[in-house]
Amino acid sequence: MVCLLKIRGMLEQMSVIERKLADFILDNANLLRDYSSQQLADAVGTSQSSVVKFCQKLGYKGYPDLKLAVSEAVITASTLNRDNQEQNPVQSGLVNLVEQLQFSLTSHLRGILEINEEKSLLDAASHLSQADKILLAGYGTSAIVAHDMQFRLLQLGKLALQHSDPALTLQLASTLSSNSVMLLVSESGQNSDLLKLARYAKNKNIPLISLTSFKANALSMAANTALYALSGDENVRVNPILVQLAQQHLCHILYLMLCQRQNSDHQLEESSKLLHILEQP
Amino acid sequence: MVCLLKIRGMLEQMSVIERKLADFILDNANLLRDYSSQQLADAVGTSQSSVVKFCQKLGYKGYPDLKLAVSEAVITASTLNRDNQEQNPVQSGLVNLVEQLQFSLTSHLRGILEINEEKSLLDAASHLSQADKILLAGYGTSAIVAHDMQFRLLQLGKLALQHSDPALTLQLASTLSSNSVMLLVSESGQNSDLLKLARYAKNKNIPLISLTSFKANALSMAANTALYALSGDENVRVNPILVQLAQQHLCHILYLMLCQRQNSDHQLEESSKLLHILEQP
DNA sequence: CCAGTATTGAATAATTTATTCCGCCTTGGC
DNA sequence: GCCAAGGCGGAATAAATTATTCAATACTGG
Repeated sequence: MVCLLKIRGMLEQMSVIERKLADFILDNANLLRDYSSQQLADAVGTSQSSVVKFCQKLGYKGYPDLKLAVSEAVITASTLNRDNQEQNPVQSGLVNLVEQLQFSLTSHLRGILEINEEKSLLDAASHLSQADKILLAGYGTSAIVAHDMQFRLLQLGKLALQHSDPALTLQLASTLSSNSVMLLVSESGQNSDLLKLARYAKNKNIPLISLTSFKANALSMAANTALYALSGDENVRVNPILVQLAQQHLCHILYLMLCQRQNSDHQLEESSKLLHILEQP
Repeated sequence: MVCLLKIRGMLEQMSVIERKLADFILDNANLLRDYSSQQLADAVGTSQSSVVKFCQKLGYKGYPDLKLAVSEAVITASTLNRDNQEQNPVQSGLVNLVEQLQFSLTSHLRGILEINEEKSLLDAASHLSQADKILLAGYGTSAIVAHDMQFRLLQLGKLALQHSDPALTLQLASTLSSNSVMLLVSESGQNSDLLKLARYAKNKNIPLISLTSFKANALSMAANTALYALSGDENVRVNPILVQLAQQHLCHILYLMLCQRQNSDHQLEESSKLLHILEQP
């Protein structure tokens, strides 16, 4: 950063060739990465030795030294810009797609702590950690989330139930007691099967945690602890993905909170040993 | 940023000397600036040529290339840290946990485009888009990824098969032709059930796409198109989560690429209408 | 106009990086 | 257990990049 300013500052007191070099470097700072001193000389129309002398005159040890300084400047500048400017309009299709997706995702994830009170997360974690059984449910995209969370909970040694069949899930629910917990995941918060489960939970006094999009919905109203993931990307294809990932991310946060509570490194080691065995041919 | 993650992710499969080099670089990333390949070799106690070979093995053109990448990593990291630390000096455990997780995740996701050549992604997308059937498989954490991707592909109207039972999956595989595609997901790339599937695919000439961690592994060797997700967070509890999310993210990118190809907004609308129906009580 | 100085580039030296080649070790097959 | 194949590491060497020297030229102030 300082480097480019320094060059700019000395522009006036430079000779013709030096100035050409300086201009070229300022204009193509981001490309300098790929130039050797000779190439730079050719590009500007001067000799390689002049390039080196130019560098030394500016106070650098030699050409690589200047090059590195310029690269650093470019990178800090672009890092800062990336955060500040939010978006870069023109890029190759694929890169663009990926950047866009990552940007949206990052904002969605950042939002998690804003729309969920810390207390809700702590509540949810303590419910889960005290539960003798945990019933997970979610259909459609949310099934992935429920499934994922089931896996994590099982890893922690928690008894976690989940099934993709709503009828069977109700059967499973009938085995719960008030020491158990239900964790219901739904984008809309209106899925009828989940609402049935919620009613059942209320009747049997089973603590209910909901994980839905951040908007008023029946499921979160019925829940003892309501957790939310941001929704609302305008793109119909992207939005479901973001919501799902945000939900998963929230689950992962809960999982890590549980890890901190029960110091379960032992179990994890065990389970990774198991995985190792599975990978033997 | 990604550069150091990449190195960390490959630590396991390195030889003694390579590992010494990697450790030294990771420990002294900020000092590498001032090392020539020879000096680095001396510092680690190896030969200059080994240093160069190490760089090339990691995918860099040569030593200066690696050096620059490391410098970039150091600078972006320090710039980001500066920003983060300015914003949040001391925090509660929870906020800290979340920030940490998001930061790691972001780096992992950013890395996707760096460790996967654009060509691989395009290849994978065109394989998937041309396939008459797609068999997905993954066990353990990767099952979630496979399951997720199945859901997306079905939404696009692609015939996507997946089952959690390895034996049944083999049965499913027997229904594939050379117009089909297999997409196998595995963190390690060594799962024996998946390798069986891979062998089968090879015999029947079925195109094979692998999605594994970024390190040499049997599965990606066997694949026609090898896709990678970064691995290598030091925390044993966090790493599996990051790998899984990176894998899912990569799948989502593929999904969006497919969306762009077949302009399938129509189908998506249909399917969201369906979802709406499901949510009527 | 001239002496003195600064600037430039060709040639060359020095340094750094990349490649080649060879010996060593491991691995897998017989 | 032995041999071939292949990967790994290092010494030597080749190639490249960078730095210096030196001579020619241009410019400046007197």
